Amino acid sequence: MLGLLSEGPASGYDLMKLFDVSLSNVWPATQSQLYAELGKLADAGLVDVSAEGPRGRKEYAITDDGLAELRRWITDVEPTRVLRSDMLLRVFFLAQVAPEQARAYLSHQAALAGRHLESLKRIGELLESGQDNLSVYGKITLEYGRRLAEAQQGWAEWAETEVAPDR
Amino acid sequence: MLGLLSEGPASGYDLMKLFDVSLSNVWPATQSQLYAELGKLADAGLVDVSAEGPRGRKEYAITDDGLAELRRWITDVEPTRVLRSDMLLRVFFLAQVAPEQARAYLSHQAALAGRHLESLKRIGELLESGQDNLSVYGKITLEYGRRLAEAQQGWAEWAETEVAPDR
DNA sequence: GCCGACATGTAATTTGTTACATGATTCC
DNA sequence: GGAATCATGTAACAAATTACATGTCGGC
Repeated sequence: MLGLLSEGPASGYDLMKLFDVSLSNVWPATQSQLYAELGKLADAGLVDVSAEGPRGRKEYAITDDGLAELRRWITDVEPTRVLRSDMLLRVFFLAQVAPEQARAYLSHQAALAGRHLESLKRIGELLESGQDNLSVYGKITLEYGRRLAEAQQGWAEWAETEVAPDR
Repeated sequence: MLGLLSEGPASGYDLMKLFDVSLSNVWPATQSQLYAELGKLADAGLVDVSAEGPRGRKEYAITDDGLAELRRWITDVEPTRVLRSDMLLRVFFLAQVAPEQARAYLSHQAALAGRHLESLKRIGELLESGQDNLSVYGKITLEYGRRLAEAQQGWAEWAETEVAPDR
């Protein structure tokens, strides 16, 4: 929230849409969560209502405290680095199904990663032009996803060959 | 739980230790969660208490229903594929801090990924010998982590060069 | 006899998801 | 006038984390 608001004021509704197009792949959140969080941030004085519009629209702006907190969070708080993947969890127990099924599963994962990769590439092309802040770091973030998808695809293809080499 | 129990009976305490050494990097869970879950699985008839030991130890074994459910979950339930990374979230808003700080952040991430990579390689060497089920798919799972860490390291190093090329 | 590991659970809180509920504008 | 979109919120539930609470056994 603070990050998005640091680029300029926005309403909950605006933030929700921004989320869907930018952050949802990095940090999913729901609409309810978002409105609740805005309330808490306002209580804590990290954002405040900068304007009110039609339909009860409340436009929030980040405060100086909020900006300070955002910067503190970026630099001083250690990322938690937890991977949680139910896909991998399944792979770990793939011995429970027949080898053909295991290979099919991995091959399906490779295909999914491939499709994901293509879609990221397409998004990258759309982003190509911009030079603003969000787009510079947005591209870096996107590139992470691209490399990840690539690694995932390669891994799944390799893994398929590792499963029960038939004799 | 079902996956681990499919390899043989174990107590909550055993499962907890197994978790810590094998699954914690793929699907973190806490001790409380684990005991609660065992209770629910027992109620659902997917596991049952196969033996009782000293100190109130209850050894659980997977039932036929449990095994069927495990296989169903592996093959029929689509993985959810959500990435949630607070590290990447920070990168997205890295424009909020000075370029030197941004580069330092990325370089730190590269170093962390490098260290993680080394530790995974070491685990891989320890695993090298075994030929059992868990170790075959365990190796495949580990290789995923290895490739991921590699990709992450490469990305962070590349990203560092992308940040505000000084003029 | 005591320390460490074994062993199981509950309670409180936080976080996140799904579903519901409601209404105001704008544009055609 | 009606549809799509704008706009905010609450309630119920599910999932997960943290902290607490308690007791037993084996080995030295």
